[in-house]
Amino acid sequence: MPTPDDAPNAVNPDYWQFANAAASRISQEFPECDVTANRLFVTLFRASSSVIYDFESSIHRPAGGTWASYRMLFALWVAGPLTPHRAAELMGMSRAAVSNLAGNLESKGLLVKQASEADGRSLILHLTDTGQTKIQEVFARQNSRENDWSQALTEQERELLISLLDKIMDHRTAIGAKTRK
Amino acid sequence: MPTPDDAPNAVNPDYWQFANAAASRISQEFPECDVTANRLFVTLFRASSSVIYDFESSIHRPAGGTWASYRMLFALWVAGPLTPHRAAELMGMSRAAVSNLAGNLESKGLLVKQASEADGRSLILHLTDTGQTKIQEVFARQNSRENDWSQALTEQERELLISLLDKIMDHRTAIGAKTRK
DNA sequence: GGCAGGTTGTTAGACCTTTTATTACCTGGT
DNA sequence: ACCAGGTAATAAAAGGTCTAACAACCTGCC
Repeated sequence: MPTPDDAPNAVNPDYWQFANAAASRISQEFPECDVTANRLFVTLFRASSSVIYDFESSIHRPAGGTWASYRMLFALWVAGPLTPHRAAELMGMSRAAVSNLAGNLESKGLLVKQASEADGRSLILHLTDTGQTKIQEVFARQNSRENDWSQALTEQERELLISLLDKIMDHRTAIGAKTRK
Repeated sequence: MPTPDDAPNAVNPDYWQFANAAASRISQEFPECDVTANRLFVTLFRASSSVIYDFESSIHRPAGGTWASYRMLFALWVAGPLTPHRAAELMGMSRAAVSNLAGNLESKGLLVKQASEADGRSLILHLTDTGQTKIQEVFARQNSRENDWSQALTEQERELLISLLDKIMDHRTAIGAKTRK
């Protein structure tokens, strides 16, 4: 017969225990600190990394890819051929990361690098037919899993969550947030 | 005189352009797909990685650390001495990642590994005095930056966002989401 | 034309994370 | 007492990310 202290039915005992301990500890040590803000970004990070971990381990690794490789193929699929520079902007990563990623995907035959005619420094990344087929297959499974996760919320809550996250993104310039070059 | 097409004052032109292109492309290719769900998780990932990038590049790297090392020191600060196993649970990462991280932090003199008396296999991670001082300094700056970001939202919106993200976290078990062991 | 300064993709070095395998240790049934 | 099976931390290999430095290339100004 479990006592209340055992909390046997708590949904995320580790997470809650940690979040509560954190709030209590920091407000005791720093009475002036912003507990809600801390809780907000701890929660944002936790939610994001939990969801991505599920996507990667249940879909992309079994399919022979990674989360990063999925993002790259998805970007090329929805935006068409891109320079590495533009791909980096769209995906929010460094040019070096794109270079590394493109090398791996090229060696798997999922994309090709084509020299730009207009600019001798530049390349254009294209999906191969294999890459095109691959991203369509993988996206179908990814989107199905996104749907599973989104059942946590009502349609209205989903729109609300998107708009709150967009509000945070839009605030970047106001606070001079560092962004990848 | 800029035309509307130039969209010179758009807040996140790359982000919006990409999100819109994605929605249009996938719904055209997969009429049955869940565009809102896709938008939701693309947005979640973008927001999380943008915020973390700002934290890491504006606070933790200049202080000689990383986002991961901050999280580890923070966990030990708020929860007290922990076994690597427990630290991994609280931070939501693998035991191997904790082992690696603890090694780096130990070599910087920020924590020590103490052999457990109860179990010959186990360790207990402790902050050193240096580590204690360090996390308090760094947390003050981190929390100040969290406050800057949170100004994007009203107090009510912050609570709402936390509760929506918690709802997603709570949904993990219902869909059998993969979690780190 | 020529050259200074900026841009493009790449590489090197440092760190992080995961999965898989390994070693040391504990625990419970015989 | 013993041994099979499980658990704790670690190591190895593969991949990803960043910054900084690089060579190749472009551009604009003289």
